[in-house]
Amino acid sequence: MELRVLNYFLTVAREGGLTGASEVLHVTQPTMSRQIQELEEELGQKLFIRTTRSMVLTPEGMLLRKRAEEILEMAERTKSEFSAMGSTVAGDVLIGSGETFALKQLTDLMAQIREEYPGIHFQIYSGNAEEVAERLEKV
Amino acid sequence: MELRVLNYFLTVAREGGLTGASEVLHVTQPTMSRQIQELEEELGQKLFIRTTRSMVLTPEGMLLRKRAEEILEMAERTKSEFSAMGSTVAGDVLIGSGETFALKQLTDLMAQIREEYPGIHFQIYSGNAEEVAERLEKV
DNA sequence: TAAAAATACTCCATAGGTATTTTAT
DNA sequence: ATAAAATACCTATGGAGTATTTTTA
Repeated sequence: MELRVLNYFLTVAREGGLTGASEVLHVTQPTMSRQIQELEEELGQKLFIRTTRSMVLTPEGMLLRKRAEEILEMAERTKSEFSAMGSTVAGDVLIGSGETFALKQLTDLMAQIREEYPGIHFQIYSGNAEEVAERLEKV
Repeated sequence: MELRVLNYFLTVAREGGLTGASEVLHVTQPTMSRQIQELEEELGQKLFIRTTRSMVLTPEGMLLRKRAEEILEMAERTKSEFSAMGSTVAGDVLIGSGETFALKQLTDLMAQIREEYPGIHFQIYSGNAEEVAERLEKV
């Protein structure tokens, strides 16, 4: 069961037939036919009752329609979130460090992160643990 | 973005690396590597920070983990629903019909439905509209 | 130097297409 | 007679595998 096929299924349900759905999604009618058949086989249920004029959902098909709508909507929202955030990440990173923190490890980590995310801005405060804790809390 | 790849992604996140994840899912390490790279490309975001010892999620990766968990869980539940219902459909269908309803159409439809779902049981009440409505309401 | 990720290819499964047949109105 | 689904067959994209190289702790 893949998102692509669930979308085929929903489109057939909406359009009421393979031909209409295949036009909407720009795939051929036999491709849709096979994918729907394979989906029915995978789920062990007939999803549509076929007449030569149209395809109407069975009760099981109606159940799948609800589920598929939920799943695809969530997937679409996720893709939107990612396309909305663009391809850059920016922000402030505040790092507090006591004497005991290994400075080399820290700078290496920063270099690594900056390589991935040039938009990140670092601020480092050094001192004893109490001083550091206090400065971090002010932010 | 397909369910298969989202599952790859979650497994890499859980196992902390490609090698472990590929063993869990019985695919090879280079296959996982490519699929994750393509997912990152599709979403326009680095999802993991790679060290040679492990792969840890970026903030964007953490977001996708939440979403992917929701999506896959919903898909799994859906598949479970269908496998639980087995491959038979049974039930009672009660049809009320006034004189004017075309009997041939009705019996044709029943034959068609029974062909798909042998477990369905039909009951037909005939009479005037009021009588039919009353009997249907009793059920 | 060891353990893991990335690359470079090769292969094949299957998604997708074209042509045709079947079916029911 | 027509409009739609199904079937048969072919093509090709990309998912997956094998072998190897690169990287860094």
